Amino acid sequence: MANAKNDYPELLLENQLCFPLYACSKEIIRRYRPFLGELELTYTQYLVMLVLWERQSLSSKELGQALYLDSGTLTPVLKKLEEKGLLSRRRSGDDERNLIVSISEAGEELKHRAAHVPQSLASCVKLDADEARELYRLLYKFLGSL
Amino acid sequence: MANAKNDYPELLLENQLCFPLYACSKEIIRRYRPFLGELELTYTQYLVMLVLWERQSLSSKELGQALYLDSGTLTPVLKKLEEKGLLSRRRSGDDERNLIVSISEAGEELKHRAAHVPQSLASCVKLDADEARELYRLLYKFLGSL
DNA sequence: GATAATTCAATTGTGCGCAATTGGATTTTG
DNA sequence: CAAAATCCAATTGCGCACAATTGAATTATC
Repeated sequence: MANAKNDYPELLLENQLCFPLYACSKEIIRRYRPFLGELELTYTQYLVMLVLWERQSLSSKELGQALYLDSGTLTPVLKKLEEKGLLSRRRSGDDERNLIVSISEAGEELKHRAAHVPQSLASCVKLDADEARELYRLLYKFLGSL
Repeated sequence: MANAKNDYPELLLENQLCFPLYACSKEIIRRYRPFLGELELTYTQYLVMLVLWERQSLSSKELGQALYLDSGTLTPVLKKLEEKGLLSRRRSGDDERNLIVSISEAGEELKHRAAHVPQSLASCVKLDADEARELYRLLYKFLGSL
């Protein structure tokens, strides 16, 4: 039998760029879990709140574009956040197809309790500032190129 | 009301390192889908096969360590790959707790059909070789630091 | 060598993530 | 303006991903 290590080197796990992306993404989300647990948010719910803390009100479609999520994922997440009282959902008057998502008072309050999360996470990561910036730049370049 | 853009700049989506990681990971997996669909593999199943093409036989635990996956995820994936005839599952004689996963003939055959996948994917990505290498290095450094 | 602690895969339950479809609203076209 | 095409959220179905638990096998401790 041919040496399995060498017949298709491009198929070695260590030669994939996708795998460390996938693994890093999962591991970083795992690190968020304890901090987000205190806020009773999942990671996806946290991403939605990040957008709402910034924009206050926007359509479901815009939210999906910002987060790379489709309605199949967003619809149940938004319903759950509405049940928690963190946002409201209503149809647009201009165009009944559009769902307008707006942050609530309780949602705004939560922002203060979430303010420490990014710093808490940063302390888990052992990249210096230059490397973090370069990683950030390359990830966005990569994302833009896809 | 305070300017929502400025009261907690660390909570801006664009200031998160986690988000482009999460988005890149999902987008790259999306790009794999059509190619893996031809092989009737999901992305997770593909990762398992990458390891088996390299190692031929290893325990479920070792597989989980290589891919950062636990038994709750791996057990059903391995059963499905066994149903497809791509691998076999048996208990270790040494230690009945361990499940030994071994690639089958059909699994080895599939490797030839998968050989073009990495190149097909690379052509979707508009990073030059130096940048891809640097991204790879930073991701593994990041992963190691977590 | 009995018992306690540990190590496994498997199971259960929850929450995405997404392709595909549905059905209502709106826009485009003839 | 009526029919067709498009656009939207919602739904459905499937496959992870993972925390927590279970139960069997093994190892460590007394």
